[in-house]
Amino acid sequence: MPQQKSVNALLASSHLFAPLTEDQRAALADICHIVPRFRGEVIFVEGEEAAGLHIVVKGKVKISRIAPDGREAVLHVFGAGELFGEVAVFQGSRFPATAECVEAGASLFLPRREFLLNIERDPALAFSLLAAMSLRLRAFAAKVESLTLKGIPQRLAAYFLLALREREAQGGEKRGELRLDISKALLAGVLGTARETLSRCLGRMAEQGILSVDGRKVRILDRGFLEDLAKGAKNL
Amino acid sequence: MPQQKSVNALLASSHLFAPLTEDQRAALADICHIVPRFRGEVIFVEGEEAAGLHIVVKGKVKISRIAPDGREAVLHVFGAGELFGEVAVFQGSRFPATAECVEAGASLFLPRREFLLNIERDPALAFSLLAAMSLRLRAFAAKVESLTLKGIPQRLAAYFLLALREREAQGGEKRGELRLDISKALLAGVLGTARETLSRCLGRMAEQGILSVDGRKVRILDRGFLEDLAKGAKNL
DNA sequence: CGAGCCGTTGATATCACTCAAACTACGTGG
DNA sequence: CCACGTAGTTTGAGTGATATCAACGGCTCG
Repeated sequence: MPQQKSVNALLASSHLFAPLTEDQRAALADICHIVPRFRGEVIFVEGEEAAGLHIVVKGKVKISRIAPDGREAVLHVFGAGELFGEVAVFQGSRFPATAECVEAGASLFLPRREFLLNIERDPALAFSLLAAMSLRLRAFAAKVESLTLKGIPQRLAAYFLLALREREAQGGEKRGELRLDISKALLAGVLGTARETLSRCLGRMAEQGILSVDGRKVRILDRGFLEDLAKGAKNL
Repeated sequence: MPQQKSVNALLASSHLFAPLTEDQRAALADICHIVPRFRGEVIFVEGEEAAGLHIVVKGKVKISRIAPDGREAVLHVFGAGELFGEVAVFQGSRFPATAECVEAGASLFLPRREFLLNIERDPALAFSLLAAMSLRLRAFAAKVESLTLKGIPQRLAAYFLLALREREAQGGEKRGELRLDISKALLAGVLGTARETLSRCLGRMAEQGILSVDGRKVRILDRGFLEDLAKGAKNL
């Protein structure tokens, strides 16, 4: 299998499997396939029987729940290195949500049975998964909190601040400059609101000199204000 | 240790540890303490360093996040057999939320280090935990969905239907009759709304003959209507 | 008996959703 | 080169659900 070597490298680059030994990763690489994904592709739908779990290699995947009337609640947007569809592997066997590719790329697929065998053999893998799911639970807790007691401007401010901190940690972009990695429509979904509301909110922020927007480029002009907003100390 | 035998029995009654062997449970029982809890007691607060995890033995525990202005978002309410505070054991070491006893009882405490050793030794325990956390993630997904795209009456209807199904599964109460196991104030918190709104919503439902309320006793008169409501097919 | 928690009801204001429409940028194919 | 469709975005206007403030009565527990 000529591609297995690169799969092994992909696994190593995901912090999920970084703590494993070379041999352990090789064992995983043996059981997984790489699948190209195009934009708009539905990877699985809520209620479907789960054959295994997935890891994003490149591109972005949206996880959401869709109501009978068509409106959707975005649960996550995952990028390279993140796993999804794992819940059904450990509990219930059916996916609790729908996964759709929103930016073309590729993903790895790990079949359920073989993956479970690997966990059984290897406590380090189990710990990695427990940590990954704990992180997911933290993210959900934050999301429920913000949906329950924060308004849209506050959620948006929190989103920008988080994005800024991430960029700074990776020494990325210029100071105060920020490139959105998802469309505004999707961002609205992530914040749990409608496109129109997000648009208006950005408009008001620009009006007040907190930031300026040009397409996907956002320049933060008054970070302190954003921080006060996120805390609830100020309002628009 | 005279109480260890009963601790072992408690562990066995929690479905988390039911799949373990007697010996495996005995190993856990050796490392854990039982702690009485009184109503209103704060078990841990958000941001606190986590020394281990907890399991409800009796009573109820509310897990919530509290904003600087004092308003709170209820994440869960746990009853006997459920574990909490586990996230910090596997990731980050600090609690992501606050735990408060809302109904007097008792809980088990398992110290972090010893618990991790048990997982390492024992794949079945790891699987139990992965399943438990998967279940938690499912619950969160449902919560985010309902907060994002459902109104209060719909959330309330969904809550009643879920409670009814649980009671029926355990062959409990009379047909259509339901005893709330938490106060209405707390229920409002669980639904992500204010006490007043819940009160009004119940009032309207009673007005329309969907149900009748007497203290904590709720009699469901028109289950079909509730189901339509939860689906979004009808409205109040 | 007083304090605190719980529950209800009323009045008010506002935030955000919905519907509707137009505008940009982009590529395609005629 | 231009008409066309599509995706993304913005703006406007109206509306409704829900939070908030305020006041009250009942209950339990110390």
